[in-house]
Amino acid sequence: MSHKRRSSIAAKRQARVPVFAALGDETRLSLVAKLCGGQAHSISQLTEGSNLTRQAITKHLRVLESAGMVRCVRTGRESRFQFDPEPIEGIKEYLDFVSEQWDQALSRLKSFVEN
Amino acid sequence: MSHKRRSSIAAKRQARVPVFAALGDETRLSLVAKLCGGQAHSISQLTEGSNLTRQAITKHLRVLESAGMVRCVRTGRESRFQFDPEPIEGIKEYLDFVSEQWDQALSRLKSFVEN
DNA sequence: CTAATATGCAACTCGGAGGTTGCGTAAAAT
DNA sequence: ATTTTACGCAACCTCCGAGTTGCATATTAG
Repeated sequence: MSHKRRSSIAAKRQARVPVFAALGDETRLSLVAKLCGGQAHSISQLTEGSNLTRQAITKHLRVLESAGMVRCVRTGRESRFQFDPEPIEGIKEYLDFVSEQWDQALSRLKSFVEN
Repeated sequence: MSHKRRSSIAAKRQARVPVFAALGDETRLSLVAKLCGGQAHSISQLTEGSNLTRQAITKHLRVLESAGMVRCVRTGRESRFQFDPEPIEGIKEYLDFVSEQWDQALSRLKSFVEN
């Protein structure tokens, strides 16, 4: 049982890796910052202001899409990307787990010193 | 003022990038999982169980150290690494900002639909 | 003192990430 | 109908990240 829970946590951890990796890039992080405002944007709109090529932005968007953080809907001649909050909620959950582990460790240390 | 706040957010975002990048790797994520338990570990201890070389683990630890997520204290012939929660708190703050933006967008959409 | 342990440093390989350019195509504008 | 706009696809380049190996050094054990 304990073993089963351990591997489940490991599996969850593995699932978080692409999300963290997707956020580990300045360009993609700013794309997320724009898209989380709620409005969907086309590739051209997202390229505007960035000193990168449209193709570069497209690749970054595909990375975000693979991580599930963004969805693409093609309408007419333009494909608009919209934010999806689920993966970020997932990694927040994981980070809370890490923080909790750390806090419990501090508590154990404190009670050890006091006794 | 609004411009000042914008650039401040951009600066904060840039500071978070190395932390996200550090977490965007399965090996490093499992190292964090071990170290956040509170106990400091030597490089050999952290290598044990991993099918990687000690040097590989060392490099990963240096990446985590550069991101400020871990600190190295050399004692005798071994260098022990201990967890530092500050950067993770930082990115949690950033992710909360993103979620808040998204929630506000949903609220605006909802009130728009209702009226 | 000698052997074993724990680590650091440097060179090297290899694959993939980030980025560009060129070209082809569908859709919208004029 | 023609031009412009918004894309997608593919080839290519460059550089860095991940990992290994080999060797040198300091510390601890016997």
